[in-house]
Amino acid sequence: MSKIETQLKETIKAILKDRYDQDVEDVMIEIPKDSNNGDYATNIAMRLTKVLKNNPRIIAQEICEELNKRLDIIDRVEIAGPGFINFWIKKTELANVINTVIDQGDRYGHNESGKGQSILVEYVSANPTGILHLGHARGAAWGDSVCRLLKASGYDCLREYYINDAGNQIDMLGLSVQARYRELFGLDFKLPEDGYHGQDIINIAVQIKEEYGDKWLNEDPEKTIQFFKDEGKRLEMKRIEDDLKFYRCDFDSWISEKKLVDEGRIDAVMEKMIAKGLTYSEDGAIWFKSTAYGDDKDRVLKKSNGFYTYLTPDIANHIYKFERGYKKLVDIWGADHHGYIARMKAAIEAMGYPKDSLEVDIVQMVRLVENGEEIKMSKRTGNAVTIRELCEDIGVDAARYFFLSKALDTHMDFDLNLARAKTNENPVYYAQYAYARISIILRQADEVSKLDTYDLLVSDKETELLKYINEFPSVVADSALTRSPNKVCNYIQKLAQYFHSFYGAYKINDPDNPAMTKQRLALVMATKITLKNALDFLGVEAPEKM
RNA sequence: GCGCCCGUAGCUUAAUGGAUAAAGUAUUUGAUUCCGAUUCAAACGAGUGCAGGUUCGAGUCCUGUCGGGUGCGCCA
Repeated sequence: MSKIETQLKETIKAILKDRYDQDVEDVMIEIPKDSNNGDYATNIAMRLTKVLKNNPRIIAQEICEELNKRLDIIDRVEIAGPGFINFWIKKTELANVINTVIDQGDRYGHNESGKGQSILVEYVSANPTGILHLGHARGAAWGDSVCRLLKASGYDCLREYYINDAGNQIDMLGLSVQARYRELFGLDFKLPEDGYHGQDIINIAVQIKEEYGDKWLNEDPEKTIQFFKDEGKRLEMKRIEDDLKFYRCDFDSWISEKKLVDEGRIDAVMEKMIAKGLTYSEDGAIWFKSTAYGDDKDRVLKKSNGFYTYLTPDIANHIYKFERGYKKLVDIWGADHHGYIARMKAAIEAMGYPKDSLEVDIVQMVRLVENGEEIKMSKRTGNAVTIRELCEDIGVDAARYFFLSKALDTHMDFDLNLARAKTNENPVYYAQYAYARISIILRQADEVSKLDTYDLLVSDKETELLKYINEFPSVVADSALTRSPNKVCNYIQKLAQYFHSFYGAYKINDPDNPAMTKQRLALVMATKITLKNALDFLGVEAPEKM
């Protein structure tokens, strides 16, 4: 929250307490869409009509009188419409944000709104049996950006990747790699029916051949299969990590299913569920009574063949998060997993944790569109389009920005032509261009520094820009709270627009007016810092030159 | 059949239950020849799929309905 907003909020809270003995949790301060309605506004008088049993305009009037007495940053206050209170801030107060921004530098925008709250965010978590493709790209960028925002807002946030490296699919992986390995030597090979057929499996086989030659060929396939499983897993994970790094996604923690197995956590959870009477046996399998906790069917935990289903280790995975002290869990899952939410929440509740401590954000479908037509498969490989292919085509910046600019739950058409475009139609370039332009201006200036006063920055264009820069910490806090990086994209577009508008209206480096030049340059510097930080929350670069 | 997501200017999207539903893009017009552009200003353009309801106030909440998408394994 900006300093000005904080002051407004705190003062109003104090007034409500003193005058009406009301404790109001959150006084809403907004920047009106129409600047005729003030620099800031609040609807608090309307919200209090019921409690105070009075006309909102009268309440507003009383609050205004007090405000005038108590707050000297206010230029004037007006009551408008049904009872809005509109504030105009003294221009000099507004401009003080410039020095705040310059002082805080790359920490401007950071805030304490999440202080003391711990939150574990699990995202991507793709199986180590294939390449990261388009479906993962949206969730990866989103999860990464959400965590950047959470951390900047003071949350204790852990970014976690859950690796499904045990179970049936790893057996299939081992068999697939082994088959491809034999193929390289011209031997008989048989890909399992449910095996993996991707290029990545062939690449792994080639790597094994290069490193070990025919070492794993002659022995009994039954004996060597464990090697192919382990090596397959290792190389698949390495490639996934490389792809994620290339895509600028970092994780703090990688949790392995196999490790959960080895530490006995899965058996332990199973036993606990049985002990709590949450299960029953039927047809030789063990079922979880999830319908008792809001699911629409009961679910199998242990199959009649003695193996666990996918669900059981994943319950253990979630319980382990709680056991490490995280009170709030966020999962970012693909749309195809939405049916899975009810059973996981059921498990969490059944195990004695609050149901709402898990929130699942669903990544809706993405369609790639080029020249108005949907692209289903990569032209080059004939398979699903991978993250790497996409980024090599349009760049990491554009890929991330596009995914982040739309709310997660909207079905998204990803327009490749637009993402490639080096024109202002492309929002990424519009934003980056603004940054490059600012950089040029500052390079050409003699000296840019903080000033004691900004009394000349009083035009509409300057006020607009100042107000908006001032707003940044609130935007970051709100984006973190609602886990909505798309709000940061909106902010960036608008900030760039305000800057361009200001730039268009005035000559900034003006030798005939050195006093004005100095003040404006400081404003440009503050804009630069804010824009850079905003782009950074998205993992998008801010180029000095383009 | 059951569940989930989405329906807002031609298009892509905004809008903590608040003020005349906001931007970009496209289209039209004008400015700038400049601190390098890919910049700026303006016009035109929707009453939020449809029908009810709650509220001082609904794109937002509730009910129903239509359309599009997606999911409903002892797969993971």
